[in-house]
Amino acid sequence: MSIIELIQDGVIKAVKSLYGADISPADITMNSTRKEFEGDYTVVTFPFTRIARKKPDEIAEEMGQFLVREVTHIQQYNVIKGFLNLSVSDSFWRQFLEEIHHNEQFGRQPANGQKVLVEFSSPNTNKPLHLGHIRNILLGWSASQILEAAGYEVVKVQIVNDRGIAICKSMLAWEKYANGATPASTGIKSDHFVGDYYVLFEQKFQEEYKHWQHTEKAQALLAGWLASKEALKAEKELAQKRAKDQKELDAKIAAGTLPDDSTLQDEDYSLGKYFFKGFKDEYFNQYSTLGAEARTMLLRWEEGDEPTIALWRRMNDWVYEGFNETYEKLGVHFDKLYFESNTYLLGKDMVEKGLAERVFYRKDDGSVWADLTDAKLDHKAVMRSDGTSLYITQDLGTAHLRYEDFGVEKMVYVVADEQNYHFQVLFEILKRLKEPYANGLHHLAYGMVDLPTGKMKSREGTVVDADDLIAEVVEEARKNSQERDTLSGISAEEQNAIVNQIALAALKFFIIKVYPQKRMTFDPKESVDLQGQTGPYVQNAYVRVRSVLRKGGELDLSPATAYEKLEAQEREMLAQLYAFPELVQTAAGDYDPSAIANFCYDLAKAYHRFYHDYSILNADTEAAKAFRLQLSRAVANVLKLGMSLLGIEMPERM
RNA sequence: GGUCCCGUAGCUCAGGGGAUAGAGCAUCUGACUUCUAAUCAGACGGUCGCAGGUUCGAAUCCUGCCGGGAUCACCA
Repeated sequence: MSIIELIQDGVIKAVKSLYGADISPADITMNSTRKEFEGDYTVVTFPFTRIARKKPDEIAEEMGQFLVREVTHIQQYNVIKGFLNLSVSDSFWRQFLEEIHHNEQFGRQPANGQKVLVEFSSPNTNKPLHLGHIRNILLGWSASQILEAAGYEVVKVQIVNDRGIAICKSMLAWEKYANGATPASTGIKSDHFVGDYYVLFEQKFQEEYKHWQHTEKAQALLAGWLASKEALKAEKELAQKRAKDQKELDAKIAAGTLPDDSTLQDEDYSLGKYFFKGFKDEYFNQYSTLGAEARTMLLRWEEGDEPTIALWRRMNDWVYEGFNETYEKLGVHFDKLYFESNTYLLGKDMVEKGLAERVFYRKDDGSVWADLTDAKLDHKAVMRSDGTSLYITQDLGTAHLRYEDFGVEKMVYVVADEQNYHFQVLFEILKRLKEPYANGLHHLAYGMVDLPTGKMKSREGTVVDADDLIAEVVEEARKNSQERDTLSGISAEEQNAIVNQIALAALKFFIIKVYPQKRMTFDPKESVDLQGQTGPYVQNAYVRVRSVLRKGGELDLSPATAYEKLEAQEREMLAQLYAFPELVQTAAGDYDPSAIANFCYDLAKAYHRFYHDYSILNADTEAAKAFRLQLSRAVANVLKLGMSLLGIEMPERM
C-alpha cells in the first residue's frame, strides 16, 4: 500500500471510530501540503462536518491524533483553519529513497500485456515538414514513450499520403522545368527539392490563371456571376471584412506596432478578385492547361503507367530521404509505415459488411451512407455512387488492416483538431461495425501552432520550415555554449553532440509543455531560450547532479540510514519523486505529455533551489552527505527518465 | 446558424471543487575565492472574459452571454 492509501485507510477508520460513519476513499480530499506549511500531505476536513457535526478544526484535531496513533508512518500533524497537515516519518522517506536511488527505471510500470498503436506525423509527400508537423511528431513520440512507460507495448506508425493530385503537381513541374536536375546535382535537401517544384507548379498555374482572367470567356463568367444573388452576398461579406481589417489595423497603429500612415491600400476587396479566388478550383478542373496535364498524370498513375510510376517513385524516394534526415535530427523513428498508395482502395469490404449488417444504407443513386443522427452526428457518405472510396472508407479499411497486422486493443491518432469531427464519425462507425478495438480508439487532438504575427499561411510564405527551425535553435545553443568555457576540455565531436542535445531540449520542451488541446503561440525567439522554464534548465539540474556524483566518486552511501532530521526541501523532493509513477499512469491515461514536462520542471526547480541552499559534498555529517547523494541520484534518474518520455536526452555536462 | 475546443499577470503558460491563484519571459535589485551562475533570492505585476446558479467552499462544476479558433463535401 502506498502512503497515500495508508492515510486514506486511516481516515476511513478514523471517521468510523470517531463518528460511526462509513465513507469511501472518494469522499476524502487530499493534496500535498502547500510549501508554506509544515507537513507532507493535507486532509481537508470540511466535508466531514456534516457527519461529525463538529467544527473543522475539532475534527482535524481528533483525526490527527487518531492518525498519528494508528498509522505507522504518520509522525506528527498540525491543524490550520480546518486543514489537517500530516508529516510522514523521516524513516519512511529514508527507506523509500534507499529503495529507489539506484533504480534508473523508477517510475516505469511493469508490462500490462496490452498493445497500443500510435499514428503520428503522417505527412504529404509534396512538401517538406514544417512547425505543425513538429508539434505532431513530438506529441506522438512522447505519447508513445509515455504509454510504453505505463506498461503498454507500443507500435509507432505513420500513414504517408504519397498519392493524389498534389504529388502529381510536383512531378509535372519537375518534368517540364527541371531539365533533369536532382537533389544531388543541385545540393538541395531532397524533400525541399521536391517541395520547390510543387511551389513552382503553383506559381506557373497562378500566372496562367491571371492571364486567363482577361480572356472573353473569363469576363463573361464574371459578368454572369456579378448579376447573381451570390455577388450581393459577397459584397456584404467584403464590406464586413474590410471594416474588420480596418479595425485591426487601427488597433495596431494605436498599439504602436505599425506606423501611423499604414493603410489597407494593398488589400484588394474587389468583387472580381473575390470571384476568381472562389473560381480557382473550377478553373483548375475545367479550363487550365496545367490542371489538365496534372490530372492526366494522376490518371496515368492510377492506370499504372510505367514511366509515370517510375517518376512518382523517384520523387517520393527523394522526399523520404529528406524526411528521414529530419526524423533523425528529431530523434524519432517508426515501426511501420503505411502508404496511401497501398491503402486508398481499402475499406470496401467493410462497406459491404456494414450494408449486410444494416449499419449502412444505400441511396437510390447507389451511394452508401451511415445514419449517425442518433449519436448526435450527421449522415455520412462512406462510398460514392460510382462505387469509389472516400477518405473515411480508406480510414475504416486501414484501421482494420492495422488490427490484422498487430492485434492491438488500442489505437491513438495524433492529428490536428481540425479533424475532430472526422474522428468522431470514424470511431462511431467502427463501433457500429463491432470492430474488436473499437472501444480503444483515441484521437489525440492538438491545436494549431500560431506565430506571434498570426497564423502560418503557405500562401504568404510564413510557414516555419522544420529543418530551418532546428538549424536555428542549434545555432543559438552553439553561441551560448561558446560564451561559457564549460566544454573546453572535451572533443569537438562531443561538444557538437551536447550542443545538439541542448538545442533540441529547448525546442521540444517549449512545444511539449503546452497542453495539447490548446492552440499555441510559437515565438521563435522564446523557443531558443535556454534559461527559465525550459528544457536546458531541466538538463542543467541533471548536469549538476552528474558533476557532484563525479566529484563524490565511489562513496559509501550506507551512512544515509543515520540521517536523522530531513530538511523541508528534501521532503518536498521526496514527495515529488514518490508521485512520479502515478503521474506516468495519469499522463498515459490522459495522453498528455505536458503533464510530464511540467513535473520535470517542478522537480528541477526544487533541486536547483536545494543545490543552492545546501551543501552536498561538504554537508555537516557523513549521514547528511550520503543521504543527499542518494537524493541527488534519485532526482537525476527521474529527470532523465521523465525527459526521455518527452524525447529529450540529458547531457553529462553542459 | 448547429456542434466542438480555447479565454488565468504586459507576453508565453501551469493549476481543472479547498488555504493568501502560481511559474517563466520582460522590467528593476541583490548573490559566483566555495559541489557547473544555462543557477538562486527579492521587487513589480491579477475583476481567473462577463452574468447568474450549485456548494460550507468555485479560476475549477452547471446555464446563458461575449471574444478567439475549428468544423459542418459523393475533398483529403
